[in-house]
Amino acid sequence: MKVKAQRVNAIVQLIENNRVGSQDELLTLLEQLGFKTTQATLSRDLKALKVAKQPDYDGGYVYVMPENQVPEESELSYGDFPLGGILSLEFSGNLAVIKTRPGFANGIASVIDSHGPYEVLGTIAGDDTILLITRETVSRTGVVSGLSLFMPGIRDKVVG
Amino acid sequence: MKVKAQRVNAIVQLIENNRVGSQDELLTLLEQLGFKTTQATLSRDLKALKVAKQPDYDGGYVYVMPENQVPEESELSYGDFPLGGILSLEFSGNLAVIKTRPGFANGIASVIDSHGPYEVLGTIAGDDTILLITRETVSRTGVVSGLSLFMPGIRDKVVG
DNA sequence: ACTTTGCTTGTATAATTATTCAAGAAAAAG
DNA sequence: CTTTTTCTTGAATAATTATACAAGCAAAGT
Repeated sequence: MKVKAQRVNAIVQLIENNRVGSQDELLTLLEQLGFKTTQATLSRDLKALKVAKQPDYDGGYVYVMPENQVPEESELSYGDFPLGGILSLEFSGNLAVIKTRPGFANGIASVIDSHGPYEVLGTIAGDDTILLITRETVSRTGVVSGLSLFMPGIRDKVVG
Repeated sequence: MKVKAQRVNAIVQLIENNRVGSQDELLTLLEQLGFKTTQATLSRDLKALKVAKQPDYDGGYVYVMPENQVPEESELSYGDFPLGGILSLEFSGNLAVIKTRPGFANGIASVIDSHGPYEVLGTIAGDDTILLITRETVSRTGVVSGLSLFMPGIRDKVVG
């Protein structure tokens, strides 16, 4: 019976590509792909896959694959944009701290400055840290969206 | 109320050092440390801390801290810590400013970075000033406590 | 003083997730 | 082929976790 294998495969894809926040949500997504099952089975599948449920930065929850728990070095892309230099993005109040690889902070900060996204008032860069002052009226998801316009993949760097 | 800050600190320690598998379990551990609270509060604390619940190898579940930790060179001994370079530590909102003697800022900031205390999101250093961005959920005394773990005497530098 | 505002918390409950139980299906053994 | 064992699953339920609500409290303003 390879139904299970296919379903498990689909679950992995769905969790990696969408922001799945509950098992019922996952259940619906699977139905749209033609898998019909129950929440009980999903609970078992998720346990077998070691998928963790983590609080999201926007106030909800997300299921995350175990290897996504640790920022993956393998996906460093030094192509268009030196996103590989970015290790994490974390918020505190109306500030955001971007951790970079040593020496990257100034370069990345100047890229942000040159694009001047509305949500960002300004940046200050050290050697491996960028401090980002956000506009008072914008949300955190708004800031991330603004950055992602020219920093594709930045969402994956958001911590917590 | 610094009860919350202390409790949150304790939660972090407990989760990092023990194999906590449920909120009730955590509740018991906290009671043994003298904290009396309820499951509801723990749920909120864990959400704020972005602690994830992950299936464990042994068939159970564990709570895990978000993995934004720096590799552990934290065992380095800074026995002769250049505390003399520090002139003052002062808070403003969720920021702290450390004034140092000229030229000391970068060195001291990198020491803080290498220890990566939980309470501190990141630092940016100039020549004689370090800006320290603190985590939203921690108190000022919590920050000072976190720093004093490897910067004995820092308390004496706190202004106000 | 008195409000007001915002934060923290507990109770009770809702929502979600895990597991028990039984049953059906496939593989393995006889 | 028949029996036995192992897997997988759904339904029901247990267990766990999240949240609505209200109360308590402190800081800040009037």
